[in-house]
Amino acid sequence: MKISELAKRADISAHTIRYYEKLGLLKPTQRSESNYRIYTNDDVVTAKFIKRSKECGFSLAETSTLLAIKNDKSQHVCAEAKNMTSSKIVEISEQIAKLKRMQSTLQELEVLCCGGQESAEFCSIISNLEKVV
Amino acid sequence: MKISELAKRADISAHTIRYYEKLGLLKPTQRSESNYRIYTNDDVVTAKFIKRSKECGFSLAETSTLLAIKNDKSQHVCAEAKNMTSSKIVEISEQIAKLKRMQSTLQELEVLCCGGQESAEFCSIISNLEKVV
DNA sequence: CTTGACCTTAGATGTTACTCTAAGGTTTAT
DNA sequence: ATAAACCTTAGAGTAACATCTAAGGTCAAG
Ligand SMILES: [Zn+2]
Ligand SMILES: [Zn+2]
Ligand SMILES: [Zn+2]
Ligand SMILES: [Zn+2]
Repeated sequence: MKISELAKRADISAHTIRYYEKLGLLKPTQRSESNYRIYTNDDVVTAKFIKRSKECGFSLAETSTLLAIKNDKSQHVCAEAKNMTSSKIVEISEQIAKLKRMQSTLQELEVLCCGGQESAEFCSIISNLEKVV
Repeated sequence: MKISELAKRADISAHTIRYYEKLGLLKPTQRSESNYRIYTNDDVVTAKFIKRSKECGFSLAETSTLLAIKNDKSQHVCAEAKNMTSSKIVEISEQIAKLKRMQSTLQELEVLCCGGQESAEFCSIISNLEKVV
């Protein structure tokens, strides 16, 4: 199949597929006589693999590492995949914790402000941000 | 005070302070004869304002809007500050929700994998990512 | 009077992940 | 045969947020 077919099946834009190729993540199996990229069903699997990996929060660089495992399983061990997964869980937990801190700070600010059409002269959101700690 | 003193007091690098100036967030009150940036205590307040705003999750562009309110309170109303705060809370909630989805997917993958030194041939993390949905 | 710390500028570089453009070649259907 | 749809490339642009570099000027202390 050509790139637009792969794009449709994997739900990734053709642009992005070419970009992934440039990064070495997804090379078409062959080229047609007219130099068009020709993909196989295996490439669809790989494209979806990349998409799912991204949905799990792995960067393209990390996804590349996961792809290397997928593409040569016998040369890799479970520990590699599990370590990456565990690290990512920790990383995401930290991001969630940080966002929750932001959220509660913002909520504290939000309740203090009347939100009306009066001058911001005494707005508690602004004065709280201004406050020297 | 000169830039490094402000940098120390606000805990922002001098580089970053110059960058903020380029963006129009923090202009030094005056320049010395030798063209050095000279800051006042008010500038320290502003610098810390920027830092706190960032810590709340506001982008530099949004921080710029907040600064405009802070710097001319009488020309702005509480509603502006409160709307920004409420929107940011929503935005952060969405980010948290997304990260939680990732986290639970990753946790499902994690428990299935033995994590041992055996070949990744049957690694459930890899095969799950590979699985055509 | 020199050494080292500090200051200046414009602009290049880095990260992540695309997204788009221009200028052109190919395929397919009517 | 010709128009629409599709393909190619290199490279530029975007967003967000810095971080660093080069090449040079200034200041305070010993
Ligand atoms: Zn109010
Ligand atoms: Zn208010
Ligand atoms: Zn295993
Ligand atoms: Zn495994």
